[in-house]
Amino acid sequence: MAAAEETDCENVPWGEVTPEAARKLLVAAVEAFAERGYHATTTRDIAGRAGMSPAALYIHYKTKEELLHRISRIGHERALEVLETASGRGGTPGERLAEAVSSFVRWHAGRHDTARVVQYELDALSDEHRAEIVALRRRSDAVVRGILREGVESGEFDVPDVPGTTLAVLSLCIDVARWFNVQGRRTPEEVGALYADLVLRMVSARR
Amino acid sequence: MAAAEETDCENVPWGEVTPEAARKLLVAAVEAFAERGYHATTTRDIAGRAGMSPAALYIHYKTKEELLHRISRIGHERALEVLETASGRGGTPGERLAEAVSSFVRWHAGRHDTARVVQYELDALSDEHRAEIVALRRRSDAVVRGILREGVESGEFDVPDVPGTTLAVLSLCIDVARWFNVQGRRTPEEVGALYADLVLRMVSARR
DNA sequence: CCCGAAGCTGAGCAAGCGCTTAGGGCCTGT
DNA sequence: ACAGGCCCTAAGCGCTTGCTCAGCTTCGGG
Repeated sequence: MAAAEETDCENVPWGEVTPEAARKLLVAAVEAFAERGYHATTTRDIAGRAGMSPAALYIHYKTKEELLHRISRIGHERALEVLETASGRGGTPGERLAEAVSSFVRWHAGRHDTARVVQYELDALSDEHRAEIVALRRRSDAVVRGILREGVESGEFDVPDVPGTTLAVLSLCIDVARWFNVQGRRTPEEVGALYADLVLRMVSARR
Repeated sequence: MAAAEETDCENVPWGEVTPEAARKLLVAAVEAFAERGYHATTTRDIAGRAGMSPAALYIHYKTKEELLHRISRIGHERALEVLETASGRGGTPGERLAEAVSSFVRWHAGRHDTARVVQYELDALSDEHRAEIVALRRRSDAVVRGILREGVESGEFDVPDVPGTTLAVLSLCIDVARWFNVQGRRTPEEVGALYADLVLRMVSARR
């Protein structure tokens, strides 16, 4: 009984944001930022989508920029978590890379509204907030670079330029958030599988 | 003598924009839009960068959105021109794909300020203007898809999903505009060569 | 039964926005 | 010499923006 009233922090999107009014505002902001962009979205629009008055926003968030920062930080943490979990599941470097790419892409496609805000609105953050986010992004980079390096050492991969290829792989995955459309023909799972195959071809040593 | 006073439309960036004041304003707008984004840029900022008063903008452009449209249209035309020229140079599908990718990437890296505006500010256009631009983008898509199809037919490529791979190749190239940095270690030429190699690996049939 | 904290709203402020207008130099054709 | 068009500026209009604040309601603890 009591458990049913609690928010399921693990499975519900943005479950970690409380109280409920703060979460409703944040979800509304993600929607609006993804649709129009941060600078084109007004605080009145966000409050309106959440069914509240403009003033309500400032009870839960100090500024509009703090809202973006909360979204960006939680989003980056989730994306990084997805990537690290996938890369830690064991197997050959090839298997780990395929798992990492397909799940990272699934996240960017399935949660493309969040991903769009997270990946394309970094410039709107304050200097300190942006620095914090950039640190998280470096960890994503390290995960992919690590897998590539291991594959090269074992001879399974042939990658002349590991940092450059890391950049390309992450860039490919991230840009899914830009073009992915729910009305489109592909499901997040299909795009994930396609991209995992393409990336494996990019790095595999010729037989 | 007379020729020296004319603007070199072929070789100078934005040479086709006249008179000079209109070009100066447009160049300033590209700078500002690339740096801060369309919505975060004010008409006063654009005019200031061009060394003119805010009102001067409205002698040459009806609205701020028309300025973005001019930039977007010319930019897309130039990018498409680069892609079509490269793909038309002849050779095997592999050679044409390598040429297309490396020159398209060189454009996105070398002119990354323009490319950033062109690729990431589409949402700010009016419906009619956006429709015009989308038509140009479909032609880019057709160029890459055509090369892939030819390579598959000749047996040089092994591409199970031609539309999906076309999307991935273009996405990879376009996203260069987001991350490329002049202060970074790589030149546009280096990134172009790296990406051409990666894309060839993605589509080539195993020997 | 009352008290204070917490959550929310209606009204509105100061600042900045896109854009307009009146007016003045300057170049060109007659 | 001078009329007429072209560029440009100073000033500012009407509106929207992010954000604030006084006051109302709700609710758990003593």
